[in-house]
Amino acid sequence: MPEATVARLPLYLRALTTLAERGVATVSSEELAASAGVNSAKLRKDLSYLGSYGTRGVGYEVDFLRHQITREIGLTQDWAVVIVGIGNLGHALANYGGFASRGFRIAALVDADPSRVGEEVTGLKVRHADELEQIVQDLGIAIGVVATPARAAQLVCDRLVAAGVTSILNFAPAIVQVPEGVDLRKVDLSTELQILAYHEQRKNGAALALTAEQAAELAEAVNG
Amino acid sequence: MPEATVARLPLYLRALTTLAERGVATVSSEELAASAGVNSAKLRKDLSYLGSYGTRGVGYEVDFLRHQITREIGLTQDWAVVIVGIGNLGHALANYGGFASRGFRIAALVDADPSRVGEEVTGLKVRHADELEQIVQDLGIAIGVVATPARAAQLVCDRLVAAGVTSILNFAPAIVQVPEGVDLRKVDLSTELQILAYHEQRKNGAALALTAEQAAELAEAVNG
DNA sequence: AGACGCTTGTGAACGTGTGCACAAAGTTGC
DNA sequence: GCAACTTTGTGCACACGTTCACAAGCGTCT
Ligand SMILES: NC(=O)c1ccc[n+]([C@@H]2O[C@H](COP(=O)([O-])OP(=O)(O)OC[C@H]3O[C@@H](n4cnc5c(N)ncnc54)[C@H](O)[C@@H]3O)[C@@H](O)[C@H]2O)c1
Ligand SMILES: NC(=O)c1ccc[n+]([C@@H]2O[C@H](COP(=O)([O-])OP(=O)(O)OC[C@H]3O[C@@H](n4cnc5c(N)ncnc54)[C@H](O)[C@@H]3O)[C@@H](O)[C@H]2O)c1
Repeated sequence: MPEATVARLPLYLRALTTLAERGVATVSSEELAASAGVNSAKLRKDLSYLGSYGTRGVGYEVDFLRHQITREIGLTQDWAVVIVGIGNLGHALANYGGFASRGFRIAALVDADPSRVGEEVTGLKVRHADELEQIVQDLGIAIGVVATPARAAQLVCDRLVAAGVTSILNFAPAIVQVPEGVDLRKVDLSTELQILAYHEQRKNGAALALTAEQAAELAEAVNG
Repeated sequence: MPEATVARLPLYLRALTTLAERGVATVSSEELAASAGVNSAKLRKDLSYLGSYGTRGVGYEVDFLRHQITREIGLTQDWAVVIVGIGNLGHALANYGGFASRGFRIAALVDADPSRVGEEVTGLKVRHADELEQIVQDLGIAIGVVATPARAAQLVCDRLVAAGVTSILNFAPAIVQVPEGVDLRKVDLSTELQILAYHEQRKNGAALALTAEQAAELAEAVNG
């Protein structure tokens, strides 16, 4: 299954959930594609990797397709997650209710700062980083979320991996190396803003260029 | 300039900043690529879109290259940003110091909940959503960050666009439509976790398959 | 039953992105 | 000044992803 397809399955799943809540039983690729914000041909090709679950002339059965995608992503089970670094961002993530409803259970919160240890967040006590290995093993945690400062990120990831975590989502703006077999994804908010800034700048440049062109046209019109 | 290159420039910029802080004056594509976590050929090709700023046999001058990338992304100026939705995530973003150091100034905080309006976060008073248009225009804001619940996201984006915002970073798990000329990027944390879960499941599947294979081999060895 | 209309699933063309490999261009040492 | 060495910039081949376009399949209506 192509990586690009995998990245879109959660999108389809969300769209299907919304449709199911609205009581829609059947949906065409065109409609579902619109709900997910993608091209319908792409949607059909993506779904074809799961198998032939559509009915020609009709479309896809919402509940059935939802189940197939859920199974494919591996959300039939709940995944235990540990969050490391309970600062601004860690708190927000811990308080976020959207994870539980999407197959993830925040199983533990960990911080290195003794003054944060013991604090209760959403019914979970923050535990000390020294206990990380024990926690991961006891709770069978496979997924770690890193929300520490950048300088601690590599160390934290090393310790997560050593403890047995094989998937990491990193929020710290740092390049982190992990051994083969461990999946690492990063979310980089500053980068996202900088990409927007790049296009924003070019928009303004284009606007100025257009004005110049309009000026030239105007000049020609006056001269002509 | 290819979009993939644009998405990597912030990465290079960060690596260069780290090198500059360490007092490094010159860097080869190989070293810089390692710092940024990419292939060196890709790095050189990316940089070649900016112009020929390297010296063969030597490498790139750190400060000079940093300036060139800064200019290309459009970070010679500071961009004013408004955050809409000051809940868990909005607070974390508002409190985050990393934006200011990367060319972004959080200029305004907006929420629809009257009980949140007036609250002070990092020296900024939260203002009411009704004032959004006025705020955007008065402060010359071009970039908006949406951290509201999903059901409000489309409405908020529409209002941001109507007020003159032309770049939006959306954290809400919702498909949002914007008119041509407006850039929309989304950060979707649940999706990231789900992608990790997919690979995690396959890792376990692969492990099981391997065990089955080993079992078959074992059986054959016993029979043979 | 058969014709008609609708929708899926997919082959094929196209576009974008990646990485190798090497000539060109610079530096260093003698 | 020349040879040896280092590193950039890029042509080229390949891999990956997207989109079009259409035949095949299904349901419906007469
Ligand atoms: N807050 C945001 O909105 C935001 C936005 C973008 C990126 N980030 C990044 O996310 C990370 C966290 O940001 P934040 O604002 O929450 O920072 P923060 O300083 O508020 O929190 C960091 C937490 O990590 C803990 N910590 C430090 N070293 C640790 C270690 N070795 N093991 C365990 N815990 C450790 C600290 O005690 C602290 O509680 C940073 O890397 C930041 O750059 C944050
Ligand atoms: N908290 C997280 O870690 C996290 C993680 C992933 C995604 N998200 C997404 O980010 C968004 C915000 O999450 P949160 O946890 O901060 O939610 P939250 O409920 O804590 O905050 C949402 C805020 O938006 C405000 N709001 C609602 N409608 C508004 C409107 N029309 N105009 C302006 N403000 C409005 C609310 O008053 C509230 O203060 C949600 O869509 C959530 O799904 C959050």
